[in-house]
Amino acid sequence: MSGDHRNTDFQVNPGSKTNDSHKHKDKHKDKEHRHKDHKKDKEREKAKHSNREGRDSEKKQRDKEKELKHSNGSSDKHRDKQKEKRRDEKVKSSHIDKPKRENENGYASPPHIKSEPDDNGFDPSPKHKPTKRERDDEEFDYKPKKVKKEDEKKAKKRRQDYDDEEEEEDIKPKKKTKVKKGMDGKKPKKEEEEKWKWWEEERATDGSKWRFLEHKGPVFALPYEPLPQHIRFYYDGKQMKLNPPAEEVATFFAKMLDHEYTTKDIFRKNFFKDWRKEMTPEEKSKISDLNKCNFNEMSEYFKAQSEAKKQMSKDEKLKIKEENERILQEYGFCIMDNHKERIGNFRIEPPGLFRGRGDHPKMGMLKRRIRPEDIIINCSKDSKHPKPPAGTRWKELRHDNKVTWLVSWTENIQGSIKYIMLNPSSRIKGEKDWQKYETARRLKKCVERLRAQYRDDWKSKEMRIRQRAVALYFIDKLALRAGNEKEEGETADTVGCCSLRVEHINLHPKMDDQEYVVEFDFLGKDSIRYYNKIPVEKRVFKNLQLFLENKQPEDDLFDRLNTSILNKHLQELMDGLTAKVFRTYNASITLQQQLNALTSPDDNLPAKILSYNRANRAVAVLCNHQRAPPKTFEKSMQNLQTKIDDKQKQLATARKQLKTAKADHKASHDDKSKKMVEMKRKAVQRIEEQLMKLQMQATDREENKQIALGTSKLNYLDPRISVAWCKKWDISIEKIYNKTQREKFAWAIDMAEDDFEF
DNA sequence: AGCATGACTTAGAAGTCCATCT
DNA sequence: AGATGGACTTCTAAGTCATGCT
Repeated sequence: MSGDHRNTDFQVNPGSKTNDSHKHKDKHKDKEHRHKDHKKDKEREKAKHSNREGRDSEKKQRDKEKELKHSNGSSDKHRDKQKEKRRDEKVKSSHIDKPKRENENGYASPPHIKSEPDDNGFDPSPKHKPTKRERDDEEFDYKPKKVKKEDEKKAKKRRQDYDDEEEEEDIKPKKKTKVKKGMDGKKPKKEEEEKWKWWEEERATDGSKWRFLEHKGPVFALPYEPLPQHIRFYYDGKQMKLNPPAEEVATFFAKMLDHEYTTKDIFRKNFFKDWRKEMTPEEKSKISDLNKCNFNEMSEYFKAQSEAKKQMSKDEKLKIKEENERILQEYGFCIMDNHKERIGNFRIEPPGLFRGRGDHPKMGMLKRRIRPEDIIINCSKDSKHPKPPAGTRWKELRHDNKVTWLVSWTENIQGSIKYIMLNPSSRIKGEKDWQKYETARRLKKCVERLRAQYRDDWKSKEMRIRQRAVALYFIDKLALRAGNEKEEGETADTVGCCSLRVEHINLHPKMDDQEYVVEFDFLGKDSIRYYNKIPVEKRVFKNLQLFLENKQPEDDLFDRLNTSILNKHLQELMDGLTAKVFRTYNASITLQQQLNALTSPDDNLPAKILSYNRANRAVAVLCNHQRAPPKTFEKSMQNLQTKIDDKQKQLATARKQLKTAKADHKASHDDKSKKMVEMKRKAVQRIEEQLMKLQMQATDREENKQIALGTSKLNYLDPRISVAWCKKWDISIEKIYNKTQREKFAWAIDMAEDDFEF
């Protein structure tokens, strides 16, 4: 996989793309296309079941095709009804052979008091009757080969259950458990009790996420400080003093003056509308045109402020740092089930102007200030409850241990809920992350079966099944996202697999030397463009042509499919399977394969690292993780090239000197000249290495120009693959993961051995 | 039974820090 | 010592997906 196919175009300039034409096509009232007779469907369904085993002959196939096509012509009112009915049917039938889900997520054993290590920590045997979804608990088939003092046969049994392969049990002394705590300086507290290994403990099986939770509540944004008198605002050339509320909102705009956002019509319109709401009647009557507003003094003032901040003395900077540290210590941690855990985002989002991505209809709107009265606190009943700031009160205090958040509030732009949750290094996030990769590994075990199945479904008599099968093929092959439907007009117009529209693909029966090429061009999450041309199998191609019949560009490609239908189907195929598991699976398996393919044992460290990055890059390309090329890219590339050139000159010189030395030695044969030769030889070697390292760096950087590796590394690649790779090649983990990443993946670093296989 | 909503994961950009070079 | 630029951290938007409600 060479990533060749990806176009490198970037985030579409919001506003520049002409995609307005189809906004809001009403997908339900779309004119004719597609309809199938319900009865027919039923019959076919029956027929299908009865002769499922009989291989379709080519002819049958062709007939089916015709039939399908034929049925497309009827009215769509019908179609929608049919769709609904079909959905019903589907739901009904979906109960037939649902895999049993077993145990829950409850705490089988209390995690407090550092318990003895339990190797995989997930007891497959339900201790209580299952309630709702519980899959996955059992899938942690991690087999600790070297765990400290193994005991429990329970663990062993469990291992047996889930791990058909190897059964080794060498009891190795537990390795590096304790983490230097004196080392991180601060934190005299001796808790942190040498890094809690939650992954060696059992998980809850009752759906509760914790049993005890105590925290200090959120940190609110600083109150607004009015501008000094000499910073003025001008309207239509005349100075005008704004009242604090309007002034504050004006400063939000002023601070963004250098940003492209402020040049966009929608942004300006939304901002102005919301700004006016903050104005007094007098202000409102005067200020009627944003173009007549002059925020320059404010803008200059803020620039000066940040400049001044940079120029602060060391002492002052230190003081600020200390104060931040104090706040972090006070609010940045919570106690969850006897362990002190780091909170992810303990600061409430400050007010400001909404910065949506891509062509967002709400960009520029005012994100209002969050007050204690907006806040819901979640904690244990028996904990010390966080106190609201003096004279205020929380909106609500609740004690819900079925959720993981500590604080929440409703945001005013989309009306969605925002949360304060724990850091990725926390048990609660780590367990989930681990579980995610285990689900992906289960998919690995049955993916070939599923592939065979969807290929087969390409021939189905039912349109909805074919659509489902083709969509799944895209999700699998191209790592597309599921593609939920979105409320129109509320967000940027972006799509995923199920929400692809006719206008997003182009079919090329022949293209260059390839057949059946599908060209994708659409905006995905975060309005990142996905552009790709790929050859597909003939059957897929024919199906796509069928799906496109009688449709307008703005119609849904998969009009009989949505994420809910798809996921329900997947759930039936494998417990816990959803569309996004394919992304995780394909990303991780790609990393593993690429590492195997690219790492040569003889390579030196930089070369190995380059291989790793290339493997990582292959995944990033697959997942379409892009970034805007850094503004300083060209320049930094040039700098690097200069360094390389210099190094090359240096090398030439060194070589020349070596040659001279050799000649000298040949002539004199004395000890001194021999030493000289050695010295020069070493010098050459050293410089060669340095040069190579620089060249690797350059290659790496160039290839990385607009590819973002971080997202896949953090969210899609089973960390145990990387850990194993490091161990196998004796590369220190620090070369691959920085400190934060090591904290997040502590579980993997601790448990994966060099022979881990995804 | 469809839809809205809540909870949680994934995402790129912006902001900050810090090492290295000049 | 100050500037520079890249690495790391923070921020918060934008997805996914299951659920609970009507």
